[in-house]
Amino acid sequence: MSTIYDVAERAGVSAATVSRYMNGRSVREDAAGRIQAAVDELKYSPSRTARSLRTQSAQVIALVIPDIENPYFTAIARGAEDEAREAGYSLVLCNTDDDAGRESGYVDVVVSENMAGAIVAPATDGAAFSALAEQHRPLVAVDRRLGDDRTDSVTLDDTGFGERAVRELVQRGSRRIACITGPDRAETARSRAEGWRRALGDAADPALLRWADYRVAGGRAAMRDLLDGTAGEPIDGVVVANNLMAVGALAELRARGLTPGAVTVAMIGTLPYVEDPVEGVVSLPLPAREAGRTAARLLLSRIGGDRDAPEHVVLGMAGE
Amino acid sequence: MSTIYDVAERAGVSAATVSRYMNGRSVREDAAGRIQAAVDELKYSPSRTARSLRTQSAQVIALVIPDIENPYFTAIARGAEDEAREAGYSLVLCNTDDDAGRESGYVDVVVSENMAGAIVAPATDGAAFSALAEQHRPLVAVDRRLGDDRTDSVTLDDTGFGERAVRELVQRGSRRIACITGPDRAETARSRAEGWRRALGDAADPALLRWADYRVAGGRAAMRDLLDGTAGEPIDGVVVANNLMAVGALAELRARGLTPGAVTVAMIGTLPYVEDPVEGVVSLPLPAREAGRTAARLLLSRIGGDRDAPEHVVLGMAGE
DNA sequence: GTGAAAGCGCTAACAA
DNA sequence: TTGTTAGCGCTTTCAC
Repeated sequence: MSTIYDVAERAGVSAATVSRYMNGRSVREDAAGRIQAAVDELKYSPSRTARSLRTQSAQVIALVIPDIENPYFTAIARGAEDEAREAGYSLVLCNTDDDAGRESGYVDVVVSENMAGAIVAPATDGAAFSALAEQHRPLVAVDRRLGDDRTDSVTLDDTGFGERAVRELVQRGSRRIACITGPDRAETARSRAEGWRRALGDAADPALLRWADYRVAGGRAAMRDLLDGTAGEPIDGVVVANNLMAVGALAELRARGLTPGAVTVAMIGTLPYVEDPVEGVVSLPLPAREAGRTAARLLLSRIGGDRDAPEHVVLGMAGE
Repeated sequence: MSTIYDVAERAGVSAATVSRYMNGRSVREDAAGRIQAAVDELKYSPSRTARSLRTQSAQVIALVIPDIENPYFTAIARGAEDEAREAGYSLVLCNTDDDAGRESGYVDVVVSENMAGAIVAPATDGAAFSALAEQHRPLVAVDRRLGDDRTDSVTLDDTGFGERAVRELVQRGSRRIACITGPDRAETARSRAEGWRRALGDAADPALLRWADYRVAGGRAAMRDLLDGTAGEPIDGVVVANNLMAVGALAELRARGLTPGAVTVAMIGTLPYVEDPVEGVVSLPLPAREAGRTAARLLLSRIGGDRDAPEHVVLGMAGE
């Protein structure tokens, strides 16, 4: 690998001038030409490592998410990577499995790699990330907000999605509508359930609400429980708060041989890789890739020095 | 942030001794105690950036894949991340969309970030990666081999999976068995089709082979074509070479209202998030996470200085 | 607009 | 085993 000194020597200027040229500051025209020629001949590519050591900031951002195998987070990753790459940044993948210990492990890495910032979907309270705030390292929360309101966030209109799901069911003739949501420690789960409650008003029967775990098996168990009549009068519609639980809930319905639509399912999110409409299922697609993109854009603007007040972006349904 | 000098001063030793201690080399016991105390008090965490500049190698590896939104690659990513993290390495996500330009862009980043190595699923010929080999930077191919046989690789027994798929169909009574495989520029697609051909022997009718694109829409179009009788006598079984095309193929079967099993589908891979068996569908799960783990392990051993002959690991069905 | 020189935080060679 | 010293490749004052 050639260094900045090799280029400088070849172009007959000092390393400082090459550095200025590479960073887009003005340089005499003839010198610029010679430098560019030297860069081409030597295939010079500046050492990002040396630059980070000097500037105390790498062109790298961390993406800290609970589970890369969940297509919702994958879509966020995709959006964030697109935006980062376009800005010349790399994205480091940090999978936490909702484990607080892993979260703080990654925080250490962010600091010691001099990463420019992080996009995080905090596991529960996200306490680990306060360390980043202390270091004045830009941080954007995605999907869930941090307790701290001074951290920028990009979330979805969870309550709105919950309400919308109920309206779709009502429109399709459902009368007794249940709700399967995520763990109550997750803000998104609480808000989606709140949307269900709000849209139904007095008709919202607390006996029809199930707190599950955002996973396939949990969704299935909750559906089983609802169908087993522990909820009084049989249900004919259910709001399911995420994609994985919907897969589980539908599996349970199928396993019981219920005709599609006997219990209509309104799910927040989409069935992975199912592109055609499925009978008896209403999907409310989430703008996950857009959320990833937005979070990255916001983070990059903070990295660029934007000192405006904290922003809390809330994304609603696509196309609205 | 505190530096190695802060720790050294506090512990009453030189920076070199702290460095040695941090890297697990032997240090006098009393000094070790004082250093550890200083580390704790100052919350010292060594600068990975400075270390990489000095050693010319960062504890970072790149994962270059075509599409993070494909659950097959996601599972590879998951396996690789697990292994990397356990070894103290971070994983940078590089999404290429099968674009050679992006591939070489990432190669530049790998070099200029001083990354320790890369795991790549090359788009087509993977020519971009020869630059890494020249730099003596460890490289492991996953899913598909590089043209160059001197690059370590972790692939699947694609031919075996193709043969196995046919055997499963025959066992279930299929007689006229078609095959929908990926693009012919992909080695995996060719090998899986070869497995189909080999298992059927003389019964393999070339008119029943479709080269598609490994995507949902392509799988659906191929299935439509096969059903529309362009293939002579009607088929009653089909080998589908990956998960996404199987989703498309099944959608087409459903759309036509064919009873499940009229055409039995043997797919290589699994339907995303479908855990129960689906009537008329046989799945051959791929050890994708295992492939990611193995690739990372192999890469890390090369990074660690292993100079043995190139390894070409081929993974078969899980549990065999 | 340009060059000399210092320094980011670490590790490795060397001498003690 | 330990400390001294030099240097990884870059950016950034500060003089000119």
